[in-house]
Parts: sequence; C-alpha cells; structure tokens
Amino acid sequence: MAEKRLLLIDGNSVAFKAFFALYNSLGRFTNGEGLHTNAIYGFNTMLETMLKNVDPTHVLVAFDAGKVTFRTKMYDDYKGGRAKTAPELSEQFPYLKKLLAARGIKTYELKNYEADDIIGTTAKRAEDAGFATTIVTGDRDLTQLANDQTTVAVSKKGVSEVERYTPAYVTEKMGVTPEQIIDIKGLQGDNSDNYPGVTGVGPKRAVDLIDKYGSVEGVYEHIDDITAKKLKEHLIADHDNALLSKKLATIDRNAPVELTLDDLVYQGPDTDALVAFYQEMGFRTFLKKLSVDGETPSAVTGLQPIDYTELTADNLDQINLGDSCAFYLELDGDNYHLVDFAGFVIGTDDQWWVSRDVHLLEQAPLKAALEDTKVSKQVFDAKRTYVGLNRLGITLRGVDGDLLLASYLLNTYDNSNDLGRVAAEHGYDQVETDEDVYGRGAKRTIPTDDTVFFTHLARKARAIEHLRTQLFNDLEENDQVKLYREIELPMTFVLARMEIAGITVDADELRAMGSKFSEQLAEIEQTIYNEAGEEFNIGSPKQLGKILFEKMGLPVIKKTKTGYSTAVGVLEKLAAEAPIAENILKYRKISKIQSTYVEGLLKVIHPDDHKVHTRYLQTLTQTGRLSSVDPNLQNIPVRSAEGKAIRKAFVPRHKGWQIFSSDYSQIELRVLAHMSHDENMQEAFREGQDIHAATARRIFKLGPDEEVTPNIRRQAKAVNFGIVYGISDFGLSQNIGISRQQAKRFIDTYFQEYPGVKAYTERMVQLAHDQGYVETIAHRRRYLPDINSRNFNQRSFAERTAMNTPIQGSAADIIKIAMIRMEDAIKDLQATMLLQVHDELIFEAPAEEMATLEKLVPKIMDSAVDLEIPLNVESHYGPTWFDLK
DNA sequence: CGTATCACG
DNA sequence: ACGTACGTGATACGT
Repeated sequence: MAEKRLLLIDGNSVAFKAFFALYNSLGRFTNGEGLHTNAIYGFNTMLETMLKNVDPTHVLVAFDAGKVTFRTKMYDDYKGGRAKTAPELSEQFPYLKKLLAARGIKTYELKNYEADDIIGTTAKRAEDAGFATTIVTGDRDLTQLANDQTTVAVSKKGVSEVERYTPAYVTEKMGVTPEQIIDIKGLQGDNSDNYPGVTGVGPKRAVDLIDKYGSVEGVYEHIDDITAKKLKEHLIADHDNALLSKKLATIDRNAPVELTLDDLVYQGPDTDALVAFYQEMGFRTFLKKLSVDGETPSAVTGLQPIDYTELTADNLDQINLGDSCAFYLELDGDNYHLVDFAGFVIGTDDQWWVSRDVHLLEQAPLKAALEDTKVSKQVFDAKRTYVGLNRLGITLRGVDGDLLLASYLLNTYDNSNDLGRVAAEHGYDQVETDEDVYGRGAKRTIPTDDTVFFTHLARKARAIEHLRTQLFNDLEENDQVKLYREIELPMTFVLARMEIAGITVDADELRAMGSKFSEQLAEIEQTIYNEAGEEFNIGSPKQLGKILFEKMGLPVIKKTKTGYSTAVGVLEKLAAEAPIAENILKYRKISKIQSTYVEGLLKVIHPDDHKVHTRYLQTLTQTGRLSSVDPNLQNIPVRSAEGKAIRKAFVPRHKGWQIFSSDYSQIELRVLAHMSHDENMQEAFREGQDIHAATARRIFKLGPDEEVTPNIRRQAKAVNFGIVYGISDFGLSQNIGISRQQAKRFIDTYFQEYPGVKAYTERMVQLAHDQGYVETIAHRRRYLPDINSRNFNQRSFAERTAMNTPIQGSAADIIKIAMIRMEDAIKDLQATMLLQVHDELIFEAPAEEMATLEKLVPKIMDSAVDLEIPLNVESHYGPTWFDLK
C-alpha cells in the first residue's frame, strides 16, 4: 500500500445518488425536527466503507459552487432544463457539511468551477506528489481521470457499493481508454448535462468511431473514409457541436484550487461532535457503532431510561389498569399460530408491568381486563395479539387502538411489522426496533438479560400510548376514521377467527397425488433427457438454456438480464418445432404442483387438528387487498386440470359437511362502471349483459344480428382487463398477440364507446398529480410520489397505478365490509367462514345449511355497498373445494 | 440473497 | 425515444 493515500469525494453527486437510493424510504429518514436525513445517512454509509477500504492519509470532499461556471459561459444551456433539486435533498446539504466537519474532513468549493474540476486538479497534484488516489463519485464521466495512480470508484445502485474503475476496467467496460471518454461525450453529447453532440450518434456509434479513429479530431481527419452517407452528413453538420461538447466534458485539471495537499491531512473524527451530530439526526445505528466500550447506552442512543415492574404471582393484585391500557404480547417469531411466547408488557400512564411468564395473563385481574370490553386496549397488531391470547384461552376484547393498522391506513408504505420502525416513521424515537434489540435473521434471539428485554418491552408500551393520539388525529384529518373503526379494526378480528378456524386438508389425499406426480415426473424427465441427448437439471433455467439454445440450436426468442429466457411464452413458441419444449412445460407444471402444493402443504398441516392455519397480512398490499402466507391459500391452483386436483384435499372438518363458496362476478369492472359513471358500461351491467360480449360488440362495431365469436370476446375481455390495469397499447398487444397499432385502435375505440371510462382514467392521473395520492370508495389512500418523476418508466407506472388502485382497492373495501357483516349474519348457523380469495369467500357448513347459505351469503355480499350498478354474486358448493357446483 | 419462474385474483 | 399491463407468495437455483 502506498504511503500517501488520498480519498477524493464528489460531494454533490454522491449525495444525489444516496438521496435517490433511499428515496423510497424518505419517510423513514427524518429526525425529530422533521428534517429529511436519507442522503446524509447514505453518504455516511458510503464514507464508513470508503474510509475503511482506502484507509486514507488525506481526504477531501468537493462540492459544486453554484449554477454559473466557466462551462455555462462556453455554452448557455449547459445543464439547462434540469429540474430544480428536490427541497428534501437541498435541506440536507448544510448538515452534510456539518457531518464532514465532525469527521475531520475538509470540504471545498470553488466559484465558477464544478466539483469535478476540483477533483481533477487535486488528483493531478496528488499524482505528481506520488499519492495513490481514490475518487468516489456517482458520475461515470469522472472515469476519464483513471490512471495507474488514480482509481475511480463509481457508486452503484445502493450507496455503500462501488464499482472500481482502473484504466483496464474502463476499457473493458466502456470500450475506450479513460482519455477517450471525453471524445465519446463529444460525439454522443450528454442528455443530463444538456449538450448535444452529433445527431444520430449514440453510445454504440460513438465507441465504434473513437475506436477506429482515436479521437474526435481523428474522426474529422478521416471524415472522407466514412461510408455511411447520413452519418457523414451529420458529422459534418455538427462539427462545432462535437468540439464544444468534448470541451464541456473535459475536466479542468488546472483549476485555481487554493487548497494544498497538506491541507487535506486526515486525522479522524472529533468523536464528541460526531456523537452530537448523530443524536441530532437520530442515527441510532451509527451511534451504536461508536459506543465500543465504556459509554452508557443511553448517552449514546439518546433513549431516556424507563421504569417498569416485573410481575409475579405475588404482586398481580397490585395492578391497576383503569379504563384504558397499552398491551404488547411478545412472541419469538413471525408465525403467531406456532411460535413460543416470549413475554408481555401491560400498563398505562408510565406504570409498566412486564414478565416473561405469559401464564400470568390467564389469572385475575389480567384475564378479566383483557376480556373486558370496557377496558380499552391499545396495541400494535391486534390480530397477532388476539391469536396469541387465544392460544392461552383468553379472548381479547375492547381493542380501541391498533397502531399498526392506523399507520398502514395513513400510509401504505408504513407497513413494517416492527413497532420501532413504525414509531420512527411517525417521528417518535424513544423505542428501538426489534432488529436492534433481538438481532436479525438466524441470529435473532430474545435477550436472556432481563433488563435489556424488559426495558425494550416497556418502551414499546410507552410508544403505543404516546403515538395513539397523534395517529388518530392524522386519521381524522384524512377522513379515515370510519375506514379504521368500521372496516379495518373489525376486519382484523374476523380474520383472526378465520385463521384460528383453519381449513382441513386431507394429507393422505395429497400423498396419493404426490406419488402419482412423482411417477409422471420420472417419465417426462427421461423423455427430456432422450430428446436433449444428455442428463441435466431441468429446474435450472441456466442449464436448460444451454441445452435448448446452444446444444440444440433453437432460436433465442427472448433474453433475461442473466441469459436466455425459458419462460412459458418462449417455450410455447418453440413447441412447434421442438417437442422437447412441450415436455419441459409439462415437467414444469407438474413439478410446480408437486413442490409448492403437495410437498409445501404437507409441511404445514397441523398434526393435531389436520388443518392449515394461514396468516392474512392485513397491512402489506398497496391497494388494500389481503395477502396470505404460511401457507398462501390465495393461490391454490384452479386454471389447469392437474393443478385443480389439489383442491380435492381441501375438505370440510366434519363428515356430512360441505364446502360453500360465493364470488363476486367482475367486481372490478363493476367498480369501474360505478366510479366512472360511464352510462354505456352501467347500462350493460344493469341489463345483466355479458360485459365482455357487450364490449366486443362495441369495439368491433357489430350489428345486432352479428354473433360475438369466442375469439373476439376473448380479445374484448383482454381489453377490459387492460383498462383495469391502466392500459398501454404495448401491454395489450403483448397480451393478446396483436400489433401495437391494432392495440392502439382497440383502445381508442374503447374510449369512444366508454367515454366515461376515459374521463375516469384522466381524472385519476390528474388527482394523483394534484394531491399526491388516490383514494378508494372507503377513503383508503395510496400515495404516488413517482407521479411527478422525470423518469418515464417510474412516472408511467405511477399513472397506471393511479387508475388501477381505486378500482382494485375499492373491490377490496367491498369484500371486507361483506366479511364483517357476514360473521353476524351466520352467527346462528354452524357455518364457518374459512377463506377469502380477493373476490371470493369460502365456508364450511353442514349439508343442510346449503340452502340457507345460498340465499344469505350472496345477499350480504351484494348489499355490502350501494353502487350505481348492481353487484352480482355466484355461489357453488360440494363435498370438497374441488367439486364446487 | 437476488433472479427466474409460475401459482392465484 | 423511452419500455410497460395491476396486486400478491413460494420454490429452486446459483452466487
């Protein structure tokens, strides 16, 4: 290692990168005063890694001085048209400088010059003085500075990871030497810095030309050797542009930088200043890293101490909870149906009782308080708490506040299952995350140290009590109190009871299917090996790709990031000329069913009750739908005959009982008809028409006597789906295998025929722009920050979600309302509601209740909300989930 | 731990 | 010109 090592950092560009790398977590990174800290956090992460890796003797962070530089004098529009820096980022720069000062790192900016030029100049001086230099930047243009003594580390997508550009690596990666980077930029220009280059020359042609002729000047010396006519014309016409662009791209290595290398000596941080800074920013993790030994945690973490009392059988009677308390049941893992209990905390008004012995909860006065509707409980994740207590024989009642639900409703991105995280998102910093206290992944354990564990529990309870008012005020402000009180909170207990009920799965049936599938798999496997001429792992896309496209020489239809695509669409195209493709598809289908459904389900059948108990995640999706895990019972096969057979194993829990199911037909299109007020679409639903056929008549302009063929109905159905998903001509064309132009004509005609729908899509996008979010009929919100993104993809995605979320989310609202009313409606029956699959509810009940359910369930479902058009519900029942008729 | 694939609405 | 359908979860592979 060289004796003198210089670390040079491009301050603006790294901060920018850090800001966007952590942009999705913008909400999580704010300090007590509401200052955003994501860029500072990311920058500091980068600093820690680079300081460790480079171990520099000298450090400098260079910043841009302002908009006007010598380059803007050369070219007025340099960096013109750039959107203003986000205020959430600009506000962080002063603090970034404060961080650097505390770390003992020099910062520097120079009027009329950019950070690049300071770096280029300093790097050159360092080279002359025999330094080894590392430049850190987010901007690949700086790789022009790479040479034997200087490496350019360009930060990758995350901030702490960098790609190190040595001259050899520059050539490998970009196809030219570091010195030639500026020639490339000269020819191709730079969109983000807003200078033009030569028309028609992109990265590919630029590299070709520079490879051949060495430099921009070289290209023009040999201009007559260029045979491509158009290219030559453009080169001649844009000669001035090319020279100017090259100049603009060239980093000035002789800028009047006043700092000498001696000014940059790095002696490490001022620890006191750094601790103070981390505290100001609320950087807990960084603080922890600083406190190696000796220091008391509270001084470092900024956490106030907290008092608590350990409960025992002897002091139980001293508890006084009054009419309201906070409660947190700690479990040793995610699956609350199975995992061990770890302890609990209960209390109010800074009186916290804690214990590891959950059986104390079964005794007076705790059990009574937990079951008393008049003692209002504040919790975090009521469903988890309800199921956990149920295992102890306690029925939780009187829950008034669920912080997790409230937080999710306020912002669907705040869906962490960790109280500490959620608290931090709402600006409360007096509780650590479980990850901080218990560790992560395999290393996660409940601490054996009572003080550590109980302190954390007490802080959780205090956080629940503290945050309650704030979150409820926010709900009120958003007009979401009804959504919380009348939908999500009651829903959580309905779901808890469904999860506890579980659904019976016939393991013998599954095992029998499993052996049949194994035989089939063995047979197909042999056929495939014969066709391929060798044995290989069919389950490995990589090995499969080699066989199909290299050994067998089949045409490559699509590529993925890492190699050849072997997805269904590709194999279907290949099937015509290669029978192996058909067999692979068959193999895939069966092995999917075997591993995910036969083996997967067998693993989670509870040995005592022969049931599976899923967990519905109520605070995960961005639309308000539920999701189902461990196992996922919302994706049990139905579309293929082989897969559907799995449903034979889902049976009622008693002999003589039946499985009963009701589903909304086309609920999303009906919601669209309602929200868009489109008269034509509403008419179709009011008259009970087949909506896809009706759409087909309209977009294909069929006369009254013309027949809707299955094929045009299928196409119309795809267009209807497309509309719901936030249509694009490309997406539609891909889906039904037509040309993009054809797809565009379909969409145009669709919007002519359903003008209300067109207006709806435009209205939702506009709304998202104006208020930053869209809403469902029950005021569920989804924020769409990307709606104003300069990135086309991100913006387009946000626009499609703006159209889709109110539809999908309102449908989710509707079935939730139905489920809550359903519990009450069937309370006198033996029927039990078991599953929800987005637009479908599944029950088990004695055969003699079928007739009742057939009337009752659809009635509750279709009257859940009052829309401008009717809802339609269809019901089926049978001895297993497979045989519904 | 990320990627590809495929199961569902 | 950009490069796409919306919302999920589980499994196997390979780094």
